[in-house]
Amino acid sequence: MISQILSPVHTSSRDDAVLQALVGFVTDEGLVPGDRLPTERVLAERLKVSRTTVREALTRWQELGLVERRQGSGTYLKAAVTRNMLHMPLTLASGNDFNSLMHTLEIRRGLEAEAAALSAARVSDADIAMIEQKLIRMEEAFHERHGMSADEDWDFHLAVFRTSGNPLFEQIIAAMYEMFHRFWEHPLGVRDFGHASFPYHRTLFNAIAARDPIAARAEALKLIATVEDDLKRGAANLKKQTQKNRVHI
Amino acid sequence: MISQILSPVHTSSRDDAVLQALVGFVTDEGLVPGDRLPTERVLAERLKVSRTTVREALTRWQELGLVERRQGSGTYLKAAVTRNMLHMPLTLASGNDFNSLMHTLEIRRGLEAEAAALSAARVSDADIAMIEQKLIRMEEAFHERHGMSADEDWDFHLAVFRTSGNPLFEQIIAAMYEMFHRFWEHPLGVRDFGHASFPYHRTLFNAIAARDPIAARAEALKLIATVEDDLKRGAANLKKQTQKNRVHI
DNA sequence: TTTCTAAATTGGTTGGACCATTGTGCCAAT
DNA sequence: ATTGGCACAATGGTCCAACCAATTTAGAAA
Repeated sequence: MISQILSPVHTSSRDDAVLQALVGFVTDEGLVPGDRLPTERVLAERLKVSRTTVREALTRWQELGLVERRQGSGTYLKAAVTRNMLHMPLTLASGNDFNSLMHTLEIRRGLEAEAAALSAARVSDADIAMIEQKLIRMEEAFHERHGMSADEDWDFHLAVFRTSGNPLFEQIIAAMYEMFHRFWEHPLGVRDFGHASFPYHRTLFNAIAARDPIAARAEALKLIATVEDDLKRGAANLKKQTQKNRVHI
Repeated sequence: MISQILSPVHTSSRDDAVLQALVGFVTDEGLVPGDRLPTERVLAERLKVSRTTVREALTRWQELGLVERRQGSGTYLKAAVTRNMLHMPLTLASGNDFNSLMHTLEIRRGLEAEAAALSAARVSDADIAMIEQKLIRMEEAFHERHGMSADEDWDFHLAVFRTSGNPLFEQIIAAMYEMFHRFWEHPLGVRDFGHASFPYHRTLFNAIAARDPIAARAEALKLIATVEDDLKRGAANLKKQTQKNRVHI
């Protein structure tokens, strides 16, 4: 079961070395998410370090969501593990207040504009057809439901990111998007949130289809600006309500 | 020194409870980034848990970048800690090839431009003085060593990000920066990497000090452009060397 | 006052023990 | 033969008591 791959660690920062050895083990053994890792006690023995050190290393992986521990059962791989992984822990103060949501939008403004410009510079004809298909589905959903549909909207944006040729955009913006939407059924009480952004989806597509990076960046910025306006409107509403209810405090 | 705020934990998942108690301690005590936390041994005694459990909890905070441990010295707060923090650790697969480094620069281009613009719109007079101090130290290091000094350079950029009013910039760009520097002693064999970016640090500062967001964005873009040029130059060098050495393969 | 050195402090690691939860397989009852 | 329950083994979680290694501090020496 345990091959000879696990060799004693030697260098500094024991638990770093343990993680490095674990990466080697996981990749060489071809483990995939869901598979079980060796026991803590086994790892400790194989790596010639104490169980405490192994536990510290696994705790770090657990915090990064790479691994899940179940008492009495074992430790299970939760995500793909490769060498040269880059860890980027994002911490936001209290995800649902106005400032935090605004912060995610500021990140999106910088990244979506850049992604749109890169996409316009790099799309293939097939990419353009694919993006237009997503756009049409979004527009259909909009007219059926008389409002923005989060899923179709996200599919469209995702298509743009993926044609940017840089996978980092998708992963980072996806995290921002999730933070933003985790708390938005009706974020800050604003109904038909994102309604104003609708027309800019087509203008953005047109700029990309025309392979015009400058125009694409401009349209992406306009789109984000409408979302920011919605958010500010929501914050104003919230403030008004708070003032109205102040007597209860 | 240690007030009565730390009370014994009781409920399930000990280290979760420890972290919760620590949040209370940090907020009640008004600790800010840079401040030192109580000793592990003290925390263990106050919280009525073993030092092992305290260490496991601190390890998790460390992995999230909230805390930094220095052997022989202590554990220091590295970021603002509040109740209701939202953590979203991202792990990205990355390589040390030309494309991966270029990808990090594309992210930095979008974010550094945005951060510079926001900083120019929001800096206080004290912030400006602080940034200028970092700039001067960087320039001194440059002239002493006849080349860019990574640490002082990073300090300057960090100061800009922190005055943007959005902590996410620092968190994301720090990850990009780490990935970029993980492989760059002399990245791709290019000596005096970043040399060309030197003058744009002062022009960027001037734009921020003038509170001119548009100019700040432009200068930040110029700065990144020089780094991209260096990287492309390095890739060309590498290709040439590979061709020259092809006979050995 | 400055500089060097020894001791105290603090995080890092170890080994061993025990607890709590889960999984497994045997055995008995049906 | 099937099912249900139970005892036991395996595994992660916690604790303790040391000792190691890096750092800081305080005091001695110059």
